[in-house]
Amino acid sequence: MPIPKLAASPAVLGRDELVDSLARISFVTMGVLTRVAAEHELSLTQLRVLAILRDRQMSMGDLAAYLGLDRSTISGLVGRAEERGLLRRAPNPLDGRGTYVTLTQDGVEQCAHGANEVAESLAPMTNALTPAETRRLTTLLEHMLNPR
Amino acid sequence: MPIPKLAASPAVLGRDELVDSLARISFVTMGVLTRVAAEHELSLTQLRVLAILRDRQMSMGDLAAYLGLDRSTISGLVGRAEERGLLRRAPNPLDGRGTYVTLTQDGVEQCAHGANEVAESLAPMTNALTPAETRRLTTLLEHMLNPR
DNA sequence: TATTGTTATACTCTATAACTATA
DNA sequence: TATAGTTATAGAGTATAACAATA
Repeated sequence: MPIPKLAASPAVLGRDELVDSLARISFVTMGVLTRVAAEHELSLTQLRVLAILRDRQMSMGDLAAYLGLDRSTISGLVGRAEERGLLRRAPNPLDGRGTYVTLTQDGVEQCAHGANEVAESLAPMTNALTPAETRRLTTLLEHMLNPR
Repeated sequence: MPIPKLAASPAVLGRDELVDSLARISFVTMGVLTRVAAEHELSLTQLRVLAILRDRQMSMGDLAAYLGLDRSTISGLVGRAEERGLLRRAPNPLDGRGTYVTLTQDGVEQCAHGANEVAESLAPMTNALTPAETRRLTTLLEHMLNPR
């Protein structure tokens, strides 16, 4: 499945070409994430919710801020996931208004399976690199993700 | 806005860490694309449709295959974009069943503006790299996108 | 008064199924 | 019969507005 270019054809490899490559690789990656999620009957956003909760507990409001979504949207997402037994809500004992969301055991397992499937689905792409290239690419991506 | 990890903490930079970095950079990039699209009152999918049509003409069915969506979904997307004057439908003179979709002048301009805004929004990230790093990263990403 | 969360409402995206028109 | 596209329908994601409960 070819990915559309956002920029013109590359004469030199400058910032525009990087943005173009980033956009294309992102569509591929998000496509894989969306497909894996769908195979677990999850939306991409629900997958993100589960991934976020994998190593922490969060309030509804924190989840909303984290994902850049309205709290009312989180209510729906969490409600549907809770009905399916992937996570549960618990009251915040320190604040009667607050609610904490945590993964259930089933949710934890689905996360683990999903992560494996994502890695396998991306393997045709990631295997195109040598171990040295893999390290270099990861370092460069992390450099962008954590600019200083 | 921090991005959730899908993999465990990195001891070495192997394939799992690359997948994790890819997922996180993709969420950032897609977030930017979604926000820029929203500022033009477009969905991410509509932005993709416009980007695809930027340098080619396509039938409804081709668009569906390209985006991995059902043709009925494309009918709705194209219909709404057509109402807004961003693209137009024209019959295929060689096949009475076929329909070609092309950008209008307005659609072309929105695409150009959008591409600039995306590049600007990603600048805080892409500017973290030196020109040499930018070239290396782009080359590595393209290597993955076009495996041999 | 301000904050946390939910509910009601409306719109878009999406797929499935049924349909029309053309090949 | 098969293919291109549309329409009707239904479910999920999303935001806005109004609301209840708590601080």
